[in-house]
Amino acid sequence: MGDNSRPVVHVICGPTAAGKTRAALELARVADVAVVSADSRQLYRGFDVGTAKPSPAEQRAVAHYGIDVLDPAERASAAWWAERADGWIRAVIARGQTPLVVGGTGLYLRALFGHLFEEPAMDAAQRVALQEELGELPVEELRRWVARLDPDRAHLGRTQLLRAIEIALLTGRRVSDLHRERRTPPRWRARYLLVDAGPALGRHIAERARTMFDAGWADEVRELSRQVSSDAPAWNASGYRTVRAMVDGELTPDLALERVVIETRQYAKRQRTWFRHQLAGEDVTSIDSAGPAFSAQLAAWWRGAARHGRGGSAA
RNA sequence: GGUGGGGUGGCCGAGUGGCUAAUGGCAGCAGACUGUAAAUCUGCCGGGUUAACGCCCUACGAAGGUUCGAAUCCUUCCCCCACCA
Repeated sequence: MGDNSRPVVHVICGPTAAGKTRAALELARVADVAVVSADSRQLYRGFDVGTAKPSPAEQRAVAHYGIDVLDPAERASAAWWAERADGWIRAVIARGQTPLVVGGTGLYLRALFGHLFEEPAMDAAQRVALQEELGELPVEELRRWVARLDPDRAHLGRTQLLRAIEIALLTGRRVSDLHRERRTPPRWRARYLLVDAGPALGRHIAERARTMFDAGWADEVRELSRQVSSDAPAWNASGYRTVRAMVDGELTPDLALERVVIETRQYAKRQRTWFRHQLAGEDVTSIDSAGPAFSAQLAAWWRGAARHGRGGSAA
């Protein structure tokens, strides 16, 4: 807390379809900023329409980092991303611009601005073997394992359970202990602008989904399904599997659109829960992106940034 | 007009006399979350009241009836679907 030695980085976050990109572009008109995308899906090349990537024109107008940097079959991770984002931020600052981190992937933001832990070395081959073995087991079974290996983590989801087992078996340590003992220091101080459209968000999501369908999402998916293995991580973007089912004729367009809207709304809800609780105690300014005062509030937030020393006059 | 099937909680859909405010799924609400995170999980979910146990009310198309007891059985009516006319 209160460590003023770390430089401040401005970040715009919030649920999907709330207007983060709009806010960033608006700021770019009055300040020399470059955007660092904190979005785990815009990382992937070729997944454009359904991830609402900034358009080529927008990317030309404002420098963007963190977009189209991975092959669909590659797997990202919060730690991997934070490492890169750190580099992008430094690069932006070195060029004399102000970095603006923009995105809704809460875990990535935490990895960059909060604490992570230094992962102990693990044998790659053993790891793969273990993952294959555990991959078959039902959650309840995994939960029983973790209840013994690392009880503090036994209430979590499948992904976390697998991680806990893997660390415990391969390093002989509990992740929950490692989190405490090997925690890494934060790299930057974040100053958050949380944008949310409030009650209007549901409508925005529905409109955005329709726009994506009209913009050729189905064609994109048809093409991708020819080139990208169906179990590639990139497909884990809400809506993509549904649109793929539609392209494969398993779902009518109407039903697919309906599903996509529902899935997106559910995702936005999870994001809200995350930001509401995980950002508690941080420097957060909330604004209503659907309200009439949006631009004024955005500008006021940015003006407040001056007091913090505008963007990484690095320490 | 005839014959057969069916009408269940916001939706889908089990349930054929008590263990049923009613399995399950969906949607919704709340929550968790440190190397897969647009992922992965957990809880709640007719109304009222209660910290909770509980209690009260309403509910299985409608109205009657049988029964100690009915979403489940009987009668009539309404509506839907299929087939035959």
